[in-house]
Amino acid sequence: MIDKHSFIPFYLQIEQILSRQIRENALRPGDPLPTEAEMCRQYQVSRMTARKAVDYLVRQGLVERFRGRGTFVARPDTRVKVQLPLDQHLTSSEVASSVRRKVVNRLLHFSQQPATPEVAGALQVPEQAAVHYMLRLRLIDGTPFVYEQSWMNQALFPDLNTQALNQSKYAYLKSKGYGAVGSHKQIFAELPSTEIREALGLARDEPVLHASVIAFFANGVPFELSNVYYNQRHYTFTLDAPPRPLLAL
Amino acid sequence: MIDKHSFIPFYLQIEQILSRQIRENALRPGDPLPTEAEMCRQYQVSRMTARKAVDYLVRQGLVERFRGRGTFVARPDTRVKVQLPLDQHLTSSEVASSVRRKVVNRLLHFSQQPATPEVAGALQVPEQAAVHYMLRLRLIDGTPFVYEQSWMNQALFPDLNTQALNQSKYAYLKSKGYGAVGSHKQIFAELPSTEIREALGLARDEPVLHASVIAFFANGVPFELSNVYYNQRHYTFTLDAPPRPLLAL
DNA sequence: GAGTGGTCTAGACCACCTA
DNA sequence: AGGTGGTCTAGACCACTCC
Repeated sequence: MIDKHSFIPFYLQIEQILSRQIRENALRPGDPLPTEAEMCRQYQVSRMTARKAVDYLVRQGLVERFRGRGTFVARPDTRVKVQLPLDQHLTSSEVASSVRRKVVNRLLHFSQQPATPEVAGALQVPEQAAVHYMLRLRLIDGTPFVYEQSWMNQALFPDLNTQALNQSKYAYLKSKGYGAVGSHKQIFAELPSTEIREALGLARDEPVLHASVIAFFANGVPFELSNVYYNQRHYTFTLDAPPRPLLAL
Repeated sequence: MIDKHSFIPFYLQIEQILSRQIRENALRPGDPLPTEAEMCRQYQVSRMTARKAVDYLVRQGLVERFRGRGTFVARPDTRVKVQLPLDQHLTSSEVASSVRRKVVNRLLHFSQQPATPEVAGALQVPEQAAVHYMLRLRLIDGTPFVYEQSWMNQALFPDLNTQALNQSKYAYLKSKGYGAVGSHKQIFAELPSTEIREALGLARDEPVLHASVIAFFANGVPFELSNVYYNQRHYTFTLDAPPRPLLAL
């Protein structure tokens, strides 16, 4: 029961009760939560308040709501997930061969723009220098997998075109004589914008992994800045650190 | 203006209008959004609906609400962030020396439990075998930085105690004669539970990076399973991939 | 048809901030 | 004191599911 005189809002108190019941297995995966009408009676609150109590549990993925059926404790996701190493700069075709699935690149947008200060700094070009700007979606077996926004130094790739980008960007690089690439990434957890969420086919409130990447050639020259958003639904990301001596303390 | 006969809910239509204004810089960082009362008049909706339109923008971190002041387009976070490599298995003291700040470990819970099937599988021990269970919070200069839930094979560490855990776990390992450790991580973006959110001092709706880690000795024997939750507020995580030849296509 | 969740209203009281 | 966001109510109509 909730405390009507507490400083904790009703909806938070109810949320914590439900959350504890799930955590302590009083409510098990697949079990229905009380209906909204039941919660109104049980806790003596209005329906809007009862709904709000469940909202955050839905956002966390702890419970699922179905219109006309009810609200249920989520079952752990048992779908087999593809595992990909996060610490290598893999090209699409390398991903395809490692997961043995068909990878498709879809170019959503391609244009040329003057470099903003941020882009110019990352690509080590003057501000306002011409850069390629593109949005691409990568699909594995038809499932949207990666949404990528990127800027490339136009001076290095004067003849980059839509055909090359709809195929493999790295095949294009190789054809230009560039043999090796490395990258520097920053990794974030993020709630995606509506645009990215829709492109990746995600539910509202589902966080994504966001990598901000600078890719460079073997000589150290950066050629691309990108923001890469990963759909976590069917893929997990792995990192292996080999045994390493513990330092002196 | 919104379309009252559309199948798109009012709150989503308003959210999209605001989102577009921010994206197209009609509303700039620091600018106030219309107040809730203004939005009610402007779009002819109730206040609950107007609030709901802004909720998701708040969750995304696109806008910030301040009671008594108003709602404003969020300014990009310019605080200097500590950058840590995600691809190494760093001990607390290594982190401390690399960021030149004071790192404190706080033990929140310590007990012994029978291994669940999942824990037993990861640690390669029989089900129900005794394992240490602990919750720890790591703080850098007083700021909660990492929340860690972990299980360790009790057979390997019969004398593990609270004192060792409040100090450095790896100092303890070293004192037991274990010289090198590696790890296998899976990385997720996640909305944290209330417990973790409060321990890390996060706002509601702020996603965290979650690493599920198996740590092992040089001989390959796993000794610890942990779920590590990272506060992104003051730290970013980096990954460097050195230049690597592009494969044949 | 009965029950479920999804949306929406038109008020209300409150805590907090700025003035 | 007046304006802001935070919470809450007691209804309402709807789309959908299940029987």
